[in-house]
Amino acid sequence: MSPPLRPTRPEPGSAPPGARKGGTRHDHIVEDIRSLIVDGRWPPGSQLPVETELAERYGVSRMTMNKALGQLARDGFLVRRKKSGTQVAQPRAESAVVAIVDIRDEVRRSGRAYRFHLLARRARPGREEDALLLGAAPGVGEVVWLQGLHLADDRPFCLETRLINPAIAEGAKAQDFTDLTPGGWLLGAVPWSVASHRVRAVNATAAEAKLLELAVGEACLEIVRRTQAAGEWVTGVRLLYPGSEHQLVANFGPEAGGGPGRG
Amino acid sequence: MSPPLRPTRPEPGSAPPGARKGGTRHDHIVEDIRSLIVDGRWPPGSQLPVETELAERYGVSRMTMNKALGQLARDGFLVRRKKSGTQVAQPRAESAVVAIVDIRDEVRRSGRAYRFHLLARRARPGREEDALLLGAAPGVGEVVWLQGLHLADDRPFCLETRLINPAIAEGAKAQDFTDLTPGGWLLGAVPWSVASHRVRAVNATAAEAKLLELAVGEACLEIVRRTQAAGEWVTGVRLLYPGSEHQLVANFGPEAGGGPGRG
DNA sequence: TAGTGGTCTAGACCACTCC
DNA sequence: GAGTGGTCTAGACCACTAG
Repeated sequence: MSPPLRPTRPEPGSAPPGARKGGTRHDHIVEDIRSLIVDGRWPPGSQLPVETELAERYGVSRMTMNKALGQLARDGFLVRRKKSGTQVAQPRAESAVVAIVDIRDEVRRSGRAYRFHLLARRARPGREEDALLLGAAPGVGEVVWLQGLHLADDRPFCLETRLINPAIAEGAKAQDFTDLTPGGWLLGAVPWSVASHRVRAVNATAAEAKLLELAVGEACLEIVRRTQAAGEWVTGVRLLYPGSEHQLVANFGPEAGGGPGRG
Repeated sequence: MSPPLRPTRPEPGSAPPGARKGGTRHDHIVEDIRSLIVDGRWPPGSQLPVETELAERYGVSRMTMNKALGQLARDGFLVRRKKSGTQVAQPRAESAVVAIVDIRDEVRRSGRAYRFHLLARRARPGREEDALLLGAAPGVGEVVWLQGLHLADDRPFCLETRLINPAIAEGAKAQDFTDLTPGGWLLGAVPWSVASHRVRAVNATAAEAKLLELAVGEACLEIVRRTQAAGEWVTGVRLLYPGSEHQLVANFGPEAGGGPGRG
């Protein structure tokens, strides 16, 4: 049942109106159409019937059909244009998104015991060089600088270097971070925030290698996160993972911004 | 106008029914509520009015309000539970997503000239070691192996090593890949596919360093992508970027799967 | 200019869950 | 048991755009 290269009006899969099991109607429609596309029965460029006709075939209202098609379009499976209608999208497998997850969660999910060990902490005036971590000058006033090690089964897992704005995050100077990581503590200490992330590969310096128990120069994954709340910088953090230890993974994503797994 | 720690019923921002400029109604509502949350006027844990009341205040139907609140919940700003209602979520700034983008697009967006240079190509039987790239044994039969360099302004930008399943991707043996990259060619050659991605940091080997014009051992970002279509492996590719050259970036994301930037 | 998707509405029923 | 969000409908108008 392979359609021609650019067929008009492919048939939907079996879609008996009331014979579905769980979930919502538009979810079932999304699943049905997605499988038609991924299985190759609806090749890229195929023209779909108009909303009203699909709604009739699936036995739903046009709004429900619209919701399903809209989601498939957001997920990158369909391209919708007024007047010309809906087509199966050209795949864009070259792009994807990978998730940066919470360190504690990650360690625990791997079945190992998590611990954070604070190495040093200082309250000091902001410096020029702090801009490397914050992306902008820290401004006048004091900053809290700290460094600590995330451990998995008491082996080094990630080296954290962090600056905190004590004007926003009260109590950073007093917190001892034995039970709570700086990141976890900040989540509860500041109301809401936006963050930017950067991922690079770097060679471990001598000092970093010693702390992470690596050879000098070994490749590490570096994640720098800068967090702002209400227009003010809140924290800047650099996470350094041994390259052999850590990896970011993404399972599928037709386009950046959310794959069919629906986030 | 800072609400107490756990206020009940915060007031929505100014929301004159017809005084908006562009975009849809639910988009405006989403924007309005998001700014209330990000600005800290609605702190985490705040209880929102029920849908019907919010709909009335914004002058829209309940379905429109539901769409807006649903989107905010998907984006991680709100938590919705039946009976207990809608609350401002606790921020989870520790997680985010970063985008892997098409190499050609990336080079061009940086204002440099893009070129692909095919270094070698062989058609040969599948081997045990191919499983490293494919994640599974290639099975019986021939595979197409190739290696090439992505260039930005004729400087090495990324080293690509790839296996292609010729049974699925017909013509891989004939294609010369001078104008078209293997990835770009495959996008048009196979109907639809799913891919998994893995990002690591590795030290450049002597051979890799020479090709990328790096010092031996320099840290590189490695992206491995495995692509399947209709249950069969299509291609496995390893992309090696000099760590100094490349970085993945993400601007914000309260939760994995799509930030407020909406993909 | 006609066809298509995009959005909105008013009302309805249902499922879940806290009390 | 009652309150809340989740979903669906039938109909309507609008905006965009290909022909």
